[in-house]
Amino acid sequence: MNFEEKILKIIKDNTEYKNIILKKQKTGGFGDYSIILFPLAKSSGKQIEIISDEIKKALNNIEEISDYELINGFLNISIKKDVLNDRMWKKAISILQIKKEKNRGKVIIDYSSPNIAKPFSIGHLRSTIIGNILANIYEETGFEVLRVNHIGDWGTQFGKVIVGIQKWGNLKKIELDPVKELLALYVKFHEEQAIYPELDDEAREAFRKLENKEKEYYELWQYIVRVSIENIEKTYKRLGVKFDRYMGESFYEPFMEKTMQRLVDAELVKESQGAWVVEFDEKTKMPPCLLRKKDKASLYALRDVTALLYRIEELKGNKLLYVVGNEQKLHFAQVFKVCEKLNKDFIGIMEHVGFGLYKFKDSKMSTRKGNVIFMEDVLDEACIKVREIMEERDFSKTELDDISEKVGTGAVIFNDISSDRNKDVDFSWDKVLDLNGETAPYIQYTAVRIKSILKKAEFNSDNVNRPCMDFEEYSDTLRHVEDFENMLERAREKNQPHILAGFLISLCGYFNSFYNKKRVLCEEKEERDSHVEFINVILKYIEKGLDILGIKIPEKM
RNA sequence: GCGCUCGUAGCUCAGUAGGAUAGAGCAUUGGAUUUCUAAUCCAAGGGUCCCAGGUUCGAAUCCUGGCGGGCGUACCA
Repeated sequence: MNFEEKILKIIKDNTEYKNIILKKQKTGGFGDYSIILFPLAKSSGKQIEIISDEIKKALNNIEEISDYELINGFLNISIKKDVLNDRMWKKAISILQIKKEKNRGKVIIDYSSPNIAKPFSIGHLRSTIIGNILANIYEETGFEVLRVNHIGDWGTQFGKVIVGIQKWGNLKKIELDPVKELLALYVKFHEEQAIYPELDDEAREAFRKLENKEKEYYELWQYIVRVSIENIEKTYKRLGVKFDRYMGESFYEPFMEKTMQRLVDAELVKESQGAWVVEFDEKTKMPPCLLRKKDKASLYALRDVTALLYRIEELKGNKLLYVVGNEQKLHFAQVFKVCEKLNKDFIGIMEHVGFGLYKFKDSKMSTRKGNVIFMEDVLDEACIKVREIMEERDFSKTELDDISEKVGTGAVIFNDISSDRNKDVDFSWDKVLDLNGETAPYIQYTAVRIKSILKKAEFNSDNVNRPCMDFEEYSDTLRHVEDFENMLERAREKNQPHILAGFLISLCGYFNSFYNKKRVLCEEKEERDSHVEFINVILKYIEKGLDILGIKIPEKM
């Protein structure tokens, strides 16, 4: 039984008040806990002062309590400093040491999911980053996680790409930069098609041959997919993004017919205006879900239903997350509803984790018609700008490489997840590359600073220990850090990485205040050892947090 | 039209289950370095929490109705 439960139980057993609201205080000034007395006054009809006295009397023999204070209808309770510190340190250190068991079920997270025949653009950045961080958070909070990349590797557009390669392509060029080269061929195809409409038939024919697995076509397709993935993975690596499996649309293709049959057998499918659809109750206010076009070609809803069933039935996912933009909210609501109609047990398993769009204000990166912003270019641009700033300082070439890469990518990642994912993000270079304030560089700088002090102190930072002394200056940090598990659990429940981002910013703020107030490596040995252990604990939390965010710490800054 | 979503300081955003004086960063102004990295810290100014009702002892937070922005709304994904 922890302290909160103990207080609640004693009050319950010894007074008439059964529904107590006990709040843990986050910052100092109003005690460590407070009980809100208004509701008790209301239900009992007694005066607040009297209730307060009754509660105090009941709690009289809890020796950990050092003080009571009745202000504005709140009974604030203070705990003895040493008891509080013991508890907070114990918690703070155990969080760093205990390895969580993965026994909370299997989560399958679908994120990034680029279309190979289309550019890997900035539009995929949010899904990639948010999905990866959520996967890390689920792992950290005790879930088994399967990270899947549902790549767009099938469909008529591949017929166009193949025709493009056959007519104008150069495999060497494609291998060097598949993303841009394939796009160029795709664009070229459309330009030529405007002049020679018969190209369309050629593309259709090419895709038909691909479907029939004709050797030449199938091998070319395999090649395109392979080099594209290899290229995209370079970007993933820079962002600290990982996947367990690439399962694209082509993977699910063989199962589509079976899915359709199941839906028909369950009497869910209707023919409407020539198309095959699933209709919903009037009260859902959802338009029907289209599965097949009138020409019988499948639509992406059918592909997503197929993939969903596979993830639950074959991959045994207990929870499925789809990290896809908010503009597809309706689509997923429909797909989920179709699956729920098929099997009621599926209700509540699937969740669409949406996010807002990027909005561009800078003219440089603005999306003019047909002007694609590649993900790779965004990262490069960020790294170049960081390098420009760093070049004024005294760093070696290798240090510059290290700093600009880590700070540049860190800045892009942090810009993406520093606020509520549902909101649109203003993408402005001024903001992304601001090195001050609530930014990734601020966090990285703080970590580097701590490391530098630890190095100077010749401190072996592999282990964490409780400092031998307690200082008042530690308490805000401790209180904050003690909440790490709660914070992460909240971030997981809401699928909100910005909760972790905010946690790290505050943590760094506490350290930097401390740094400016007290000298870490002071004369007095015991105090010095204490401070060193203290900042080492902070560093461990920053490292843990940045690791989840996929942000790396440079050697120097 | 209907559905979803957002609206908090000049700008960008936090605000945990409805609780005390609504908080940060940027920008502005002033201050801190013979000292562990000033990419830091301390301080000041700056608010009809879009508007109007309602529920409540108590509302930025919940409900209803407006207003404004974004997205979606049958054969693209």
